[in-house]
Amino acid sequence: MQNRPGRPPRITISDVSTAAGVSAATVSRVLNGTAKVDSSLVDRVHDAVRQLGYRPNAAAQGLARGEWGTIGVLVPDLANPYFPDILKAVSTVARAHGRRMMVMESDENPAAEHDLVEDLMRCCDGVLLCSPRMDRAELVELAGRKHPMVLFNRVVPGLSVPSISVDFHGGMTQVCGHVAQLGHRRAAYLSGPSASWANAERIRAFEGARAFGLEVTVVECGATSQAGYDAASAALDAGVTAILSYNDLVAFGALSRLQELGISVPADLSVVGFDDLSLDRVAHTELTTVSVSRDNLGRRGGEILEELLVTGHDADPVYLPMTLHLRKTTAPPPTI
Amino acid sequence: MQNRPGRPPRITISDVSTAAGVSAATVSRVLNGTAKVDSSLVDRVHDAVRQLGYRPNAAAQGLARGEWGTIGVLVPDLANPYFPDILKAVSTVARAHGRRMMVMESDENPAAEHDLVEDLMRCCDGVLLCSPRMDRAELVELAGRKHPMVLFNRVVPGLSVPSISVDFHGGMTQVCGHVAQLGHRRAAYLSGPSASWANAERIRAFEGARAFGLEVTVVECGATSQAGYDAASAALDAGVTAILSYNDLVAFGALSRLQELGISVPADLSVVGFDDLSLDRVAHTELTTVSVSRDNLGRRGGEILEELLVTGHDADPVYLPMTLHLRKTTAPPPTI
DNA sequence: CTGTTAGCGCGTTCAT
DNA sequence: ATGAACGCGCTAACAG
Repeated sequence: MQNRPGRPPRITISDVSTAAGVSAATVSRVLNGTAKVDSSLVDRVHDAVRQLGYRPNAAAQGLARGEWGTIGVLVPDLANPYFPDILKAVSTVARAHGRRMMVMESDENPAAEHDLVEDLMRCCDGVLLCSPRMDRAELVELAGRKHPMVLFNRVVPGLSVPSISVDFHGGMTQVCGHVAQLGHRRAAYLSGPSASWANAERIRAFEGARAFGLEVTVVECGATSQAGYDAASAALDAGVTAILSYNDLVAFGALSRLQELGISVPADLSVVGFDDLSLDRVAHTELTTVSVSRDNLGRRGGEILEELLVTGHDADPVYLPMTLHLRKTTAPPPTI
Repeated sequence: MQNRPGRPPRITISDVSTAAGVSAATVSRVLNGTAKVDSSLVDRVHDAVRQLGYRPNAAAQGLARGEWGTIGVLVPDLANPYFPDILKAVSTVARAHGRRMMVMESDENPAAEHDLVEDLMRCCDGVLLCSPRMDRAELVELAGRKHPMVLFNRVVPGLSVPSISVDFHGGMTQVCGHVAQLGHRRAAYLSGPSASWANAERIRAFEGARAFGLEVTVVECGATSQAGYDAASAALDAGVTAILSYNDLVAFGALSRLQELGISVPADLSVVGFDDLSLDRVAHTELTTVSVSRDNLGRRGGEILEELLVTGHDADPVYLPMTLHLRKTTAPPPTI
């Protein structure tokens, strides 16, 4: 942008126009294909562009066009293994539509989210809010700004904002059904981040699980394998025959602890994961879990946002069903 | 930006100025603290801002200031577990300096990198190139644009661009030393992405390893646990007593295969990882590996870029030493 | 088909 | 201390 000492002078569109002996408008037209231009001029422009190494200034373009060519993504934690696949998919979709991707993280601090989203709105055409932890009121307030926005893995009843979410409730219900069918009556749930809607949805499934004759005790845990490791014995204390987990990481952590305790899985105890983080090769343990393709999830999220940006039309809320993967960490409870 | 149908009218600085009964210049001064303003006017401005819900347009600010307030990061693969920690650290540093973070990925396609970097330069104050796969010539060409740029995990001899890299060569040398000292004479290396400088540096260490009396055979593999699993038997065919890996994922994948083959580690065979991806809790296997804090690495990378942006001064190249973690997958070779 | 003109929204002189 | 005027770099509407 403006010339700063020690940096090469910015080459602008007018530099190109004078070098090519045409008007700036013509340069713009050639570069954007906005209108037909005499081929001789086209060549001269291209030559000038090449020789000067001209690149249009994105801020100026944005200002003039009223579009930044950028989407913003907010995630609670960049280090959470759930999001890389999502970001990758969103990035791919964005790029396919000529858009860049700005990324921000709240570091699991709900209070930080509002300002971050506000900032994203100042510099992005649309915003994708992944698993936002902020409360409903804040979300409603942000939605009220009418800035293109898509909710990802967070459903807010009564808020008409395009959204895409995994059916966590249904997924956990499948898990409960599976475990109950095996004959388990009491299970523990290693709970994830307290502000997480996704976690709340999983927990909500336990009400319905009573109908299967399964009683689930919620144990505070977290989202990492270390948390799962640490919380495993507390879960055991609840006197259960099965452990359900917030995610696969937690489950593997718990498995690690159980092994140390000499408890054999699934003979003595059943363990179920969540999300299918594809760590089986690493853990060489085939974990029973439930999942949905994160690639597909991220891609569709990006597409919904893109559609919103282009047509201005809110796509219908998407609710993706999870698939149960029966593997080798669940079995009937030990017969006493 | 410009009003588009179906969206609320953009509130600009002049809306605020008329509402507050002051000039736009005053609003700007109040918001940026650029100059002293009468406190009564300050209040009126703040009130107007709040009531109108005014947010400065980032593109306009960028254009006027000659700064975007944004840094760009390019990574080869967003799904590679090495980068989340890096991105998180870089994002934190950027935010601490009031900058946003734009992220792009080349999807391990070296040919795509050049255009992506060019695009980043059009909209970012500075660029961080993580493990770029492009060839030296392209890198030199990009550096020639004098756009603030930092190289991360890629050293280009003769190119004076600020850089921060892990001493992969030294790390692998430590690995070789450790293995040789245990008495191993022949090892296999499960090789990573061919275009990766980081991989090349690891391989380069094998020349020096001959001095320890260790002969290392390079086996094509990849960067995932699946690749490690698949390549494990090929490594075995080389008739070795130890397997060295491109990263921990590969090592765990290989371990998984070895277990299937009934080969016990470290009694029959030693296995060494790389990077310490902290998967031990998941794999409940204490992998001998070598590493450097990715958090620190990312943070310093961000700081080097920040310093470059602020002072314009190239920081000296940083070369971070790796630390060897002796755990439980290495032991002397079996006595015949 | 092409050049001229007028903004896009903001920061920053320069006068006052 | 404050306002008016100009420019950042580019696109779009308007003439010709």
